[in-house]
Amino acid sequence: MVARTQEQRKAETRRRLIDAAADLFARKGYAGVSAEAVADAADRTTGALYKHFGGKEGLLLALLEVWKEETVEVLTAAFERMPALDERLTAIWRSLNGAQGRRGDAWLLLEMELWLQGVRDPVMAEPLAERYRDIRRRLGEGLRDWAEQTGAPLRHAPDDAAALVLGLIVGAAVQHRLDPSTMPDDLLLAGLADLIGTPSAARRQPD
Amino acid sequence: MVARTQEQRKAETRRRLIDAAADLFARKGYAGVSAEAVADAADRTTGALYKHFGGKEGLLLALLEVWKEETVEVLTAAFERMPALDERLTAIWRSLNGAQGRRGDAWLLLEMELWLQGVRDPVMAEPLAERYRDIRRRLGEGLRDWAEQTGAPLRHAPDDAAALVLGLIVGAAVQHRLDPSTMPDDLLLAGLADLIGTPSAARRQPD
DNA sequence: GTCTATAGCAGGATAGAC
DNA sequence: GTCTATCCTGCTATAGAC
Repeated sequence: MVARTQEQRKAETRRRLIDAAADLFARKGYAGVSAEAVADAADRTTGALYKHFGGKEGLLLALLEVWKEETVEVLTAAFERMPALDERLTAIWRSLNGAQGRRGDAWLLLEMELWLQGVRDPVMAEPLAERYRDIRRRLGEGLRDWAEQTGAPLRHAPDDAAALVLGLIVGAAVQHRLDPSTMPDDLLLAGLADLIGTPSAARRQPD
Repeated sequence: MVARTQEQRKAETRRRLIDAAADLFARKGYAGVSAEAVADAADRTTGALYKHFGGKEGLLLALLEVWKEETVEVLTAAFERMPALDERLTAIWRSLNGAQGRRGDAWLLLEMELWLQGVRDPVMAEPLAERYRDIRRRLGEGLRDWAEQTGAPLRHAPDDAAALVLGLIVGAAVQHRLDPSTMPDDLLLAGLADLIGTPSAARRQPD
């Protein structure tokens, strides 16, 4: 059908603006992107942007909310669709590095861009901290379930294990982006196994 | 002495501009800071900034070079002045989180800001990648020396161990900044011990 | 080498038509 | 709800005095 309701048009405009913002903020940085550029990329105008979000900052906040939901979805998908722990962790790693998913390779950049904005802007700090809490909670549940099902003991409490695993994944991704060879998949998985307590920890020993 | 040579004035202006840039870029982001604001904070004018660095981008590059040197100095100091491995790692952790040092609490923010710029701007990518190589090399040497001196075996090759340790420290700092309670010192140290292979790995076990 | 002054341009935000 | 047109602010970069 060609004609759509106002409701649909409104929702699509909102989605287009947020998608465009996610892409541009990741690639050029929040401060480096004009409201006009976002509107253009979304095939709308600044007028629409201001009606929806009140300005660039409102758009950023809305993006953070959508981002929170998407992240939990990705985590849940990884834990529900993959049987082995290695596969689950690899799936999370891949989505962060943009090998798949609608955000392309913008995941990590957007992650860091939003983190920087959140650390600087009091208004964004709380939603961002909550996002990380959600991620850790989901990750911790996944690890605890895995430990229960396999009978393997976790080296740390689930919450702590989740914080460490998330930390290593993020720090590994930061290095990986600059120089992929320094953080190959098997090294990361070995490190994660160290943190979790999986027996097969060693990867490559020094002579 | 009141009168100084041209050489000294020039060097001081350069240093003041770079210091001001480090502070402002960390707090507000590169794109969010005008060349004029940097010049004002340094008690100089944009004229001086342009003569020295050719513009804001040149200033950013110069800052990255200085930053590279400072980081290696901090690492070296940590490894030379502290006896125990835990103390060394804690010292690195503290400097990243700004408990000490001339950069105050701007270390981590500047780290992430420069990383984002480096990932986005081809001109900055190589110096930034080199900076991380330097850090890993220095860290790897420190770990290898520690293993030799104590006789304790590393769980991974020194280069790999350094990449993992750096990764966890960075990822832990990212979370710590949003919510310090989720990444207490002893948890981080336990995680690092897991990666390095130190026996006393466990911190808190689930029931 | 550093300052003052300014030209030229771009972006955030809004008013009013549709 | 969205678009067109525009105001105003603030920035980069440079020219010229000292």
